[in-house]
Amino acid sequence: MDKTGNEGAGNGGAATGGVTIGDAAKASGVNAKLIRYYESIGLIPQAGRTASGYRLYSPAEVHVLRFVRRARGLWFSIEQIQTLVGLWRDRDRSSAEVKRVAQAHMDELEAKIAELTAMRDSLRRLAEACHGDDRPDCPILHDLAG
Amino acid sequence: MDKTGNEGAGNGGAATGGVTIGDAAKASGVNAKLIRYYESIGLIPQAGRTASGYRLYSPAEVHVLRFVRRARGLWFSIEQIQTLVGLWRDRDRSSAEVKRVAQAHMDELEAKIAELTAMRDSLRRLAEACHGDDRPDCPILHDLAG
DNA sequence: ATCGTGCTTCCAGCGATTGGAAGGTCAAGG
DNA sequence: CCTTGACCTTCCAATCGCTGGAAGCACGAT
Repeated sequence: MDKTGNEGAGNGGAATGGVTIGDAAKASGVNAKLIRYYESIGLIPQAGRTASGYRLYSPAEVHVLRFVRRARGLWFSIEQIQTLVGLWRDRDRSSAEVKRVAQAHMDELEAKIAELTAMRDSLRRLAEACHGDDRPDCPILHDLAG
Repeated sequence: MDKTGNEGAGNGGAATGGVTIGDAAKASGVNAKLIRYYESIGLIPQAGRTASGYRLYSPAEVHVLRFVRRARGLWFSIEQIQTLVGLWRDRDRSSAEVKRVAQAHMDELEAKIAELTAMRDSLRRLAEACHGDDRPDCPILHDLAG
């Protein structure tokens, strides 16, 4: 409870060049369990280990985690993030490729927005027609029943 | 291949008052596998059976399936549909209850639309700033990297 | 009798997490 | 030294709404 914040249960941090998963989680905003999951599916490379098996994360690796978290926040799929991380790592790659991934994702978002909006609109029309009182008849059900 | 369309592999249909699951699927638009799944989770009641164990569906039951399908098409959750089906069956229930479910669902849709729109907008801003050519620097990656 | 289709059950997986159990490890306090 | 408690490890299961496959009956037609 009285942790000072920068070094958890680990082996000392800077000397071996990494923090434990808990600290990496705090620093990146990605849950420790999720970090292990990301490693298991190959989104991030396998972390180094201490002699006793604890995972260790360098500042660069924490940075990648933060990157992943932001991309997830923008609803990129894991697959898309995998591509983006690759592009990010490889600074020599062209920005055209990045833009293409972003554009594809935007198209997906756009489609989903349109779909949801259509749903909301038809539902709104039905709800407006539904008097919403004690009477049992309701156009919402009527419409769903076809 | 030369099926006439109204009676499949079943036992004759109208005599026992029901069609088999395949025909119910065709008539309702709900996949046979999905119908069984819906039964297994209790969304629809257990279907009657022939002597040999085939499920049989009355027109009314097919109607329920169609109802479910439409509601799913509006992205209602299974739980919400369960409520709606109950309300639909029970004609004496007030329309206020239906309207409440619909409103709750619309609120969910609205929230998701807002979220997706925000994502799309920030992504669009980034993409516009990305020159998208051979040069490696790209504000999209820059922003994700934080 | 045999073919082809449809039906049955069960089991497993998708994507992206989240949760828990069972056990090892660490630093600190008594 | 030994306990405490926070942390770490792995593995397995659940979520939600399906979808797929495998193995085995049932049916109608040839």
